[in-house]
This record gives sequence, structure tokens and C-alpha cells, in this order.
Amino acid sequence: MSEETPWLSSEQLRAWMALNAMIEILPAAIDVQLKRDAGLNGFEYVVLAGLSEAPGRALPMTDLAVFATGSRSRLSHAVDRMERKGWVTRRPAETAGRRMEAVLTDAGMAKVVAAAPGHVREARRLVIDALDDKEIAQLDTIARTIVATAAPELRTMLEEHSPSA
Amino acid sequence: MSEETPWLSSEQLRAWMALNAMIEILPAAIDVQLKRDAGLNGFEYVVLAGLSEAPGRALPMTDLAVFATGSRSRLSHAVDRMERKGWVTRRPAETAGRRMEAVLTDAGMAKVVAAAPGHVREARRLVIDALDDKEIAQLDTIARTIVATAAPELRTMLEEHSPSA
DNA sequence: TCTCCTCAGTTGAAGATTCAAGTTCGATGA
DNA sequence: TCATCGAACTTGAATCTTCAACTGAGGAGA
Repeated sequence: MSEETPWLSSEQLRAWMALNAMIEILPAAIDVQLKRDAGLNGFEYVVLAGLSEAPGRALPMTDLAVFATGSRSRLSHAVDRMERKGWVTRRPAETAGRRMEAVLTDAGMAKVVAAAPGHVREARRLVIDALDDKEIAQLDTIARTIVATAAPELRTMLEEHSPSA
Repeated sequence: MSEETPWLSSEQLRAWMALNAMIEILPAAIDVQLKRDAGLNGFEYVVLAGLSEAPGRALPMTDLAVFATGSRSRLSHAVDRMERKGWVTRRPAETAGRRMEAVLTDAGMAKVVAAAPGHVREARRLVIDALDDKEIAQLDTIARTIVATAAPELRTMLEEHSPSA
């Protein structure tokens, strides 16, 4: 606490404020679209999407929580909700231990498949089509750097989606 | 809904996933620091900071909501909480109408002043010091573009913080 | 003046997330 | 074999946000 904390330069402050506006507005905009068109929030969508691409459409709870960048508790509650709606089920994993895995049902699969196009369209509208290729590449590098700093344990996850994923 | 929706290229998908991880992790990390060290959440901090720089330390509710990029309802509840803690008060604005303004108390001012250095330190650690000057400039441009697309009504707000702010 | 409309703000309930504690199972080691 | 520990997951309460409905204060126009 006794560390000297240099204030931000005007360029840095400017960028910091723009970044703050972005990270506040973007998740909200994504949530609005998904909620309106599919009755899902962003977190639930990511969970379903993660399961839909997993082998056997199943993943252990902790792995899924990491993938969706949420706490175990948050995931547990979200799976409760989606279980009630018939989109996922829970079952003990084949591997030993107390591991549980969430499994995507057919109804859940149908749900993601139906939700995906609208979500991609919104991703394009808000981000992809608003930037040129050079900026997309810059954004990729910058976001990776920040994630690596703020949550080093996620680096591996992002790296699986390297070129040609 | 019948629009053709081209899927994302591998570079685009890669950047989109990195961006998603970033916008999920960064607000959470900022919240954790503020909560731990100052007992505030990110939204409350922005509200207090906004008031602290406003003339007379006061702003009409709606303006403040726009500044903090939240709904009127969210702000109203947040001001309730902070009023209970003695950091802000409400009063009818001098201008006509039903306008209300939130006013920062001395205790509230002391709170922001105490919270600011830790917040800036975290901003540096997570973002500013992790990027070089060129990347900061790129981030600024990209974030502004995205904000302008997703929330055009905020463009003016960001522009007030142009070079030499 | 009266009606209608809109804007600014609040409210309370419903929904989602966090926080701290609890349960269950397996591994480690004496 | 039996403590003890830690990992995986759940639970319920507290907190925060969203959602939809509501109140109150100007206008605008007849």
C-alpha cells in the first residue's frame, strides 16, 4: 500500500476509459440479443456451446466452469436452471472420484443450434464487421496478453483455439 | 432471420474468443480488487468517480447513469445503497422539472480518494503495463470503434476525454 | 383549462451471482 | 486400518441486477 502509484498519462487514461466502456457495454449487448432471441444469457450460451463441441457432449463441472470463465458455484446454479428446462443433465463421470459431468441433451443441442446464427450475426455486427483484418489481429494479440496477465490459468484454453481451429 | 449468416474465419473466431475471455475476466478482476480493498463494486466506483469530477460534485441521475453505462434502475438502487452508507445524497436539481441529482458527500469523496490508488495500480497491472504504447493506441482505437457501434449514444461521452483530458 | 403524451425517476419482485459454509469422496501417510 | 487432508461439487443466504409497472412533472394541442 505504500507503493508509489504513478497516475496514467492522458493517452493511457483515454484508452482505459474506452476499454472500460467496451467491457461494460459489450457483454450487456450480447446478453440482450441472446435473451431476446433465445431466452439465454451469455453464460448459459457459452456453457451449452462448450458442451456441444465436447466429445460425447459432456464435460466435468470444473472443466466446464473454467471454459466458461465462471466460478463452480455459478456454473452449478446455471446447470440447475438449465436442467429444469431440459437442456442438460448431470451424471457421475466414468473416471473415478466424485467428479460429475454435465451432459447436453438433444433439446439442449437443438437450443444451441437455433441460437448460434443470431449470436454470430450479433458478433459480426458489434465487433467483427466493425473492424478490419489488421485490427482483428491486433485485438487478438491484445486480448490474449490481458487474459494471460489477469488469468494465467486460462492461457492453455485459449491456445487450443490457435490458427486452424 | 432469413438472412444468410456467414460463419467466422479461423482468425476471426480466434479473436472473438480471446475478446470474450477478456470481457468476462477483466470486469471480474477489477471488481475483486475494489471489493477487497475498498468495499465497492466497479459500478459504484465509477459512480463515485463520476460525481467527484462533476462541477459541484453533483449530477442528474440520468446523466450519471449514462456516464456509468448502466440503467436508471440500476443506478437508483446503487444510489440507495450508497446513500445508506453516507457517500451520496439526493436532492432536486435547481433546473425545473422532476430532475433529481446525486451529490457526493465528504465521506463519499474520501472514499473515492482512498480507493483510487489501488484501482489505478490494478489498471496498470492488468492492462496498461502489460501492453506497449503502440498497443495502447490500438486498443483505444478498437474500443472506440466497438463502443460507437454498440452504443452510439455514448460516443460524445468518450470524446470529452480526448487528448489532453 | 383539460387531456394526453413523454420524460425522469422510483419501486418491488423475480432472476442471477457471489460468498461462506457444508458434504462427499479419494489419496496420503502413520 | 484409520485419521486427516484436499479436491469436486452443492447449497442457501445475501447481494446485485433486471424487468415491468408505477408515480409525478412538465409540455403540446384542442
